[in-house]
Amino acid sequence: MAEQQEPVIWMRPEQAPVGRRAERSRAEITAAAVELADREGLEAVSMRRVASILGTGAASLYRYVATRDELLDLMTDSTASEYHLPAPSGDWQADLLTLARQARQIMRRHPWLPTMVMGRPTLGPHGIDLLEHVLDVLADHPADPACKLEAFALISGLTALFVQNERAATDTSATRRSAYLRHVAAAGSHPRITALLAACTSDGNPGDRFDVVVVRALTGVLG
Amino acid sequence: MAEQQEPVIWMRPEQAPVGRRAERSRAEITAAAVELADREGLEAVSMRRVASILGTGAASLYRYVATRDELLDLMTDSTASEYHLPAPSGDWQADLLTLARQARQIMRRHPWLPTMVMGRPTLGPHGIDLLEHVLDVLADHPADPACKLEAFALISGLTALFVQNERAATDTSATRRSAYLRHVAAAGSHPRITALLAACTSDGNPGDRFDVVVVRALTGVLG
DNA sequence: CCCATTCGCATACAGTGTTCGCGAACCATG
DNA sequence: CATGGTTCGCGAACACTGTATGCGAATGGG
Repeated sequence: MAEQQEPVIWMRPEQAPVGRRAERSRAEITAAAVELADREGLEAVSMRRVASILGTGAASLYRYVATRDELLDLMTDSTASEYHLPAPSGDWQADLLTLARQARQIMRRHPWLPTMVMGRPTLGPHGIDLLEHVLDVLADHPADPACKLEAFALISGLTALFVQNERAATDTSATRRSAYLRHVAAAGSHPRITALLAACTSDGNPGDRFDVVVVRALTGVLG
Repeated sequence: MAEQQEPVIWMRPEQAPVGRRAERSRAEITAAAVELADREGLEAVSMRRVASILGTGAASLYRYVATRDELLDLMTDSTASEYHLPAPSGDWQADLLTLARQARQIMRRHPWLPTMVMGRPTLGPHGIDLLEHVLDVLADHPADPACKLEAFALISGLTALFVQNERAATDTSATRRSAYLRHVAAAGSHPRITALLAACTSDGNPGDRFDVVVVRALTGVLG
């Protein structure tokens, strides 16, 4: 009778207590999907392709996952297990910066992660562990709980922004973008842009602003 | 013979100099797509639906746009025309904060914009005007040109993060999220989260941290 | 007037997420 | 050991999607 499936996948049991046993596990499916996304990008992760990698039929995946988006959630949360979470040192700024640096590394490993983190933020078991760690680091900090949550979201979000930005600069899209910028500069109606393009070609690139921006943004939310 | 279409839509002429005249304009198509996205979300913007709104066939849209993603680019850039760009006041922090506040308002008007800005940053004619204005505000600022570009990207990106966050808090997804959080808290293995949930229900929500975070992040990139 | 060129669009193709239904596998119970 | 109730695997189908192709209609310069 009463169906009422649990709305979040993490609250549903992975295996039913009775009936035929599942031949695969969520972790197995997630790993295949992550590997595929790492290799060919997020839009290559279709139910049929993931299924064929696992050697099963596409419809079988729906025994493990209610929808494709849930599979993506599994992928996102699985990357949160790649963090190394040392005990708090007492300097919360340093500890959170360490976390942000790790996030940057992880997102570089998984090019699809920034899109995921920004467009579909998810808290699974591993994300929960990460949140617990952040709260532990901020245990003695006298800020509203809501602000601490905001800080938690800001670390991954801001890092995702940075990684995406530095990837867009090395992309093939950068060529098109700069081509249009040069076109605009040549038109002459935007003097500041013209000047900026002239200055950019001569200068070397400046240092990495990641650490500074992250720390300052964090001190912004945490007061 | 030599085809070699311009890679960026903004560099292609909207109307061919010879031959039959187009019955619609890019602006007309863009407006229809934006209105549809405002009403039903980004994934409702399919070529067929936009075409049917305009009363044309789906394939006709490809005379105006090379691909769906280009249509999305048109939509994104069109929202950049909603900014009001007053002359620089001399206080660049105040001027950029004004811009960020406008971005926030615009992104609240168009719920699909944050996703777009973060996942597919685009610079069209209106975006160029915005960039020119930012560079004008920062004209006397002694920072690397690359840093100013980074600051420009940060304003929209960070604002998108904020808007998306505040929308996720009012969403139906918030119910599911907090349900899972309560589940974790009840399990007892994450004491910080348990404590945070207990504190959150009693407290009122704190003030809006948007202005502070934006300003501090900007001073982070601009030194 | 003619003709090169562009526009509108019906049709088709490959691919997508998801649902349905059925046979096979499993475990607890009789 | 047999019998149910339950779950699993999955072939087939449905409603979509973005996009390519080809052809008739419109257009304006020579």
